Amino acid sequence: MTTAKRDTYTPDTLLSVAVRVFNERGYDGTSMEHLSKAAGISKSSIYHHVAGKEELLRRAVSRALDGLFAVLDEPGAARGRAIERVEYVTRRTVEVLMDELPYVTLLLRVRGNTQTERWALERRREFDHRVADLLKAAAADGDLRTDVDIRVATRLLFGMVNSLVEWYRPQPGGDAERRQVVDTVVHMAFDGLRTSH
Amino acid sequence: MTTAKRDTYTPDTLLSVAVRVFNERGYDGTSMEHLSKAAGISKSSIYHHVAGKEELLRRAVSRALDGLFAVLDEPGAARGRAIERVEYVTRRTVEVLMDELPYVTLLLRVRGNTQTERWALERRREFDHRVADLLKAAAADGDLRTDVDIRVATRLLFGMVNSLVEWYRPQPGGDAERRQVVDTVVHMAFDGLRTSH
DNA sequence: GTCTATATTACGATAGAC
DNA sequence: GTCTATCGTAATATAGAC
Repeated sequence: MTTAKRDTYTPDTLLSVAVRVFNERGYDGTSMEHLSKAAGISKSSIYHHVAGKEELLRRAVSRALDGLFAVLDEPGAARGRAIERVEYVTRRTVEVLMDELPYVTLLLRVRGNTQTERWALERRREFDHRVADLLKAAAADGDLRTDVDIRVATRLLFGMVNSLVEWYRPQPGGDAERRQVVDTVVHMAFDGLRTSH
Repeated sequence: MTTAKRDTYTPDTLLSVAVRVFNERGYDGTSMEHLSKAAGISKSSIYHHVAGKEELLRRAVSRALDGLFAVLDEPGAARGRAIERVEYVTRRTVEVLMDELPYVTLLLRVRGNTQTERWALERRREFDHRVADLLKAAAADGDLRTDVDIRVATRLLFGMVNSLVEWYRPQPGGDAERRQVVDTVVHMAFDGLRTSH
């Protein structure tokens, strides 16, 4: 269709290389020299494709945020009982994390040192807030335990889901493993680790 | 007893300032200039107290690791049924996270760019491995659900616990809140979010 | 589109005075 | 114990040739 060969870089193909290095070394720990070595072109060539290091970060976290917010607009997030919507969003968020793993990983590690980073943090808070509202609705329906603080539980649910970026690595043809990880997250979050009694 | 006044710095008091800045800006995003501004002394004065930036990191992650490993040597981690030992270690780990919050926060964000960081990552893996063994024993006792992968569950348990550093902030005199957070973590991990059925 | 060469600034660390 | 001044290096980014 467009370009099948990959002899030269586009902003997007360069981005995939940069994000990998950012995740290995941290954004601040990555120099343009590191990127140029990883991409196999000179530092100045990188500036032909993108305006600089921060644009690479902006493109990466935008992609991650777009994927996450799209989940909230899916029918499953808007229909049915609140507890079912929470479960749906949890499941789909895990899937987006897996599909866009390096981009979401970078998003979750942003500190707030630059304008781009602060914007990313703000949008993340917005996403978190919308999921927290869903959990509140489920609690109001009486579908969540009453002996846990709902704000704390929301944080822990996010913490558990987001921790995937620290250890999940997609396997070629590992569709079964992938499904199992999604199931385990949802199961553990809503039913716990302990044997049912 | 020793020094009640705090007009001059010791390595430890300087460390507490440095760790705060490291956690705000990230270790790589923090310059000696940032540290000197935050401490209210010049860059060169910092070198009177510590050998350099990396020594501050080493002292900080050492403190965090010492606290975490000490939990594994407590009687509650060695006695009783495996599921009870897992629950005990989970509870105590959360408490150490809270007690040594800035130090553990820094530990959990280490990337591996320097020798010190790689050493910290290795010791973290060692701690994770020892808790994973406890979970395996609990599974062998039949005290964990059989429909979740035990390796995945271990990772998720860690992810949930470690996520505390991203949002928990100790309140002055907030002992009740603190206890509640510990309880919620243990409750959610082992019994889940959903209303008991 | 990629390169070499370089401008400019920021960084970690040291020297030496007080 | 703290300071000012500075060294050497590495950082982001640009200029201009091919």
